Amino acid sequence: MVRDRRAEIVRAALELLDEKGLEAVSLRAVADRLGVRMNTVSWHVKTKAGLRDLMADAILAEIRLDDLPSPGEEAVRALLRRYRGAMLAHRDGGRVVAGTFTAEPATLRYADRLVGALLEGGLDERAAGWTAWTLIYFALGLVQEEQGAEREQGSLSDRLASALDVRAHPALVRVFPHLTEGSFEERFEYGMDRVLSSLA
Amino acid sequence: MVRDRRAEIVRAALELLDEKGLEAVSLRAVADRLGVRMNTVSWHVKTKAGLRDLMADAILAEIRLDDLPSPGEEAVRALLRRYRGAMLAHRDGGRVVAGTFTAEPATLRYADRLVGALLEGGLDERAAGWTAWTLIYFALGLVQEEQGAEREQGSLSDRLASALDVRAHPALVRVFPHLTEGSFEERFEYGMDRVLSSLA
DNA sequence: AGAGATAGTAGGTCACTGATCAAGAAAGGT
DNA sequence: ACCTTTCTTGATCAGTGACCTACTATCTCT
Repeated sequence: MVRDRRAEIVRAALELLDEKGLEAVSLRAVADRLGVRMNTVSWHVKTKAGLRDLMADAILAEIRLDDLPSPGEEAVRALLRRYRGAMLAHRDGGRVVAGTFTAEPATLRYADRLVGALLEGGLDERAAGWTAWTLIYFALGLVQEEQGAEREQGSLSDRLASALDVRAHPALVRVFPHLTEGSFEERFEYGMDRVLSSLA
Repeated sequence: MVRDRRAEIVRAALELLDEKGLEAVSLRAVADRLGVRMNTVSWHVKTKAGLRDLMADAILAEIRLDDLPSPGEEAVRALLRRYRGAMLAHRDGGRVVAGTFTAEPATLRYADRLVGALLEGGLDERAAGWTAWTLIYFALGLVQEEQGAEREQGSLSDRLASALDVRAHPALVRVFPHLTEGSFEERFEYGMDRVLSSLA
């Protein structure tokens, strides 16, 4: 069974990801974890980029698409929260999903639901499509910042704190206190509001 | 002069980037271009990630910060257009800038102006900070999609076209015609509108 | 002027990466 | 039983970034 083996490889890759981070996910490391040679992994996923696509799709496949609230806009919000949650559930999940928008099944299924909810909210096709990707890019960026803050020393706010100069960056200094690490969820809701507020 | 040499290295790296893309920018390749050994490059930029940070900062340093329109919101729009333009001016510019939000001078200077324009537009500190990064993440994502479409075969819409199924993805199929490659600038303006429309 | 610290460059090595070619083993269909 | 397709392995390749060491300028201080 091709698909079984491939799924097994992706699962092993995700375990590795959660344990040691994205840099530790090499074809050899995945092979070792399965007690197999690298070429076997290579054969199934064809290329390293292919493995990353499959990993991203697997992460998105964990998103539940049922039990969505009924008004279109609320469904959109719920879908985006689950999107963020799925990425946060895996170490470096944001980086894995970002950049690799792939035509894999789970990715397409999710995107279809998101766009569908926007259409249901009364947007026309063009607005629904463009809004969907606006929201997705925002979510991807914010999650990556959040996970970048966790990983290694020196979160965004840490680095800012030591480099900011009141004379050179007066505005940044004023805003800085609101970019703390604890406010990601609030910022996420805020961003969604900004994009969606002019919907109906 | 340490800074001169370092700047020279970054300049060479950017030339390499424009000619052959991000993957071709290795410490060795940069060294070769300067007729020097890799260790020399390593010594100046300390690490590969350090070089990428400097490259990102150099790209952002090309953004002009003067001649901004006067009402706060229009200044924000202009700044974002220039942000996008600076990244588009370099092959894989989006990928270089993304992920590496660094505390380098040009990055900080730009962020300060953007936040400043939002404050000037009447937002309080919290809203200005959160809105600024909402806009930045959106711009980063869209530029990366645009440049990903250029690079290699298989743009987002191409891959979508071959994988979409009308029964499985009815909403995506409806929206698909509006995700063509020619509409990035429009989509960019649209996204900005969505975020900024509820400003004043 | 001389001694010594520091900045800069180079040599050489290291472990590791992903890709590739060729050759087997296993499984299935006819 | 044979042959084709699927799967696995061996071996090799060019390339990567990090590191330690050593050499050479250049500048500083007395």
